[in-house]
Amino acid sequence: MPRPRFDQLPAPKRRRILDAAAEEFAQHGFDGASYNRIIRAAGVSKGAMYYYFDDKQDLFLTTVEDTLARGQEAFGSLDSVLAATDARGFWDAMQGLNRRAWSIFYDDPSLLALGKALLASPGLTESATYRELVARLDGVMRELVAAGVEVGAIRRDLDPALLSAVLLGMGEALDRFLIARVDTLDPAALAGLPERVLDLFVRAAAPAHALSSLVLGARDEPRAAPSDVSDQPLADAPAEAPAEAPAPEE
Amino acid sequence: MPRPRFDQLPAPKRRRILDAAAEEFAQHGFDGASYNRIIRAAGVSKGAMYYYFDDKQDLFLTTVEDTLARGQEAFGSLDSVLAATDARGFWDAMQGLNRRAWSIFYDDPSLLALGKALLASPGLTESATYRELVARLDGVMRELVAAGVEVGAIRRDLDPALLSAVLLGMGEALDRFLIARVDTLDPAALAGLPERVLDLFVRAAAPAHALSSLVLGARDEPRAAPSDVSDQPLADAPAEAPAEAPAPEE
DNA sequence: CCAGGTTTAGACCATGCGGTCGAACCAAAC
DNA sequence: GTTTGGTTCGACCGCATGGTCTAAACCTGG
Repeated sequence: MPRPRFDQLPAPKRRRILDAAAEEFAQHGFDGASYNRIIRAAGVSKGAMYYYFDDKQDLFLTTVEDTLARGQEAFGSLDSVLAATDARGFWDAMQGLNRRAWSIFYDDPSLLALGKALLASPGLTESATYRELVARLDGVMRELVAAGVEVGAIRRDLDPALLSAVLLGMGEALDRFLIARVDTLDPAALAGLPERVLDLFVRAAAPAHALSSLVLGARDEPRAAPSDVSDQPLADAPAEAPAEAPAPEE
Repeated sequence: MPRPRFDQLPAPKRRRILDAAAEEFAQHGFDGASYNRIIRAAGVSKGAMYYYFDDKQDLFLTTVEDTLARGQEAFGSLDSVLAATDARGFWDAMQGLNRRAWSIFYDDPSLLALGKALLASPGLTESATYRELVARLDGVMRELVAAGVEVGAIRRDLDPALLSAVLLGMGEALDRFLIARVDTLDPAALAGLPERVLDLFVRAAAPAHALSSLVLGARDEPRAAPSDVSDQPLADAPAEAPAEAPAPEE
């Protein structure tokens, strides 16, 4: 933890330091980040920094903690999801969370990058602060899953930890994908995206018997008409290849 | 690319160098890896190394290329999947691929780690070798997706690139999860795992109308009996918490 | 106005990095 | 026997790193 002196610093200076650190750590990860660069960017002397923080790790964890706290504040509570009484309501509420989360990450991508840096630094796992942070995130996830299970929105046939891991992985992949192409994607496609993204989560997480009632465009009749309204490709990809595979003959 | 002299080295020495490099790069990523450590581990002098390779990046790309080639050889062809004529057959064949891939990664985790190191090194994206490697992997993925779409095993309503990204993300998360717990998991649960894992891929990738016929245990009737045979938790997770949430009242 | 603790500054340290370079080695050619 | 040229070696270079330390600047109570 930071020396108590740091907390007594004038707020703007504290912010300058934490912001510089957040950017550096988010960009390069813990190992790759340069303490010297942070010091330069923050406009503080080395002596002062080592007067505030024990070492690089101390600064890093303080930065993560601060960023997380700010993100959490922006995020608000999970009540809407926890209050759901049926599967549909649960996923609708999750959609809301999803939107909120997305806009937060969009506003401040360093939050996500910092989280990744935290998880990717094996040397830090011993630190108490680290454990506490991870436990907090894990607790949130468990709470959500438990609530979903209770209302039949989430399958019980998978280890919740595995399910969490998979959902996080999907989310990360989606984030990467979208961040990489947010400027090149058709705005219209972008608008319909949250529904489709959530649909992916539902597909992975819902109980098998509830899939047909929760998944977009799923019918009880196994073979629907080949051209469905919702079967429009998302982006420009189909412009290349669709001619050669007109319709499955089966 | 490596100086041609490297290829003329006696095979065992070449192997020693590439193995040392693969381990170091897999463990620390490109930036984190130490050329000096590799040199020490390989038992070669620095001068010799710089006689074989232009620089660190040259060694890295050569290592990746070599490892990938060896992995590809072990992996074999995609014919079984490309030859499928219906959705079920496609996914059955994918199951086979999945098993093969898993056993390869299990035997030699450095392959996966090297791939990650490659993707995580933004500075290398300009290199021609890098582009070629990525293009090769991307081509394989496109081929598979195209085949799946043709037989109705893969949805068309999502940009294939996005779908690939999500599936890769899921796979990565699963790998991480399993690698982390492979020793603590119940062997019985482990045995049934490939089916469940593939089921996750099917859920994400199949067309909506085919879900009920492809997903494990999906019924057309939305509300099945609460205790289904396949509704057994996968691992030890329930041993901790089940007492406080005995049964959903629904 | 000064004493004495608190805070700041930045030169300095050891270490490790990727990369260079001139010398040594050695087998084949003359 | 000497020269040549491909190969190997490791000391060395400049640089950046995380971290230390001393001396000056600053502030505040007496």
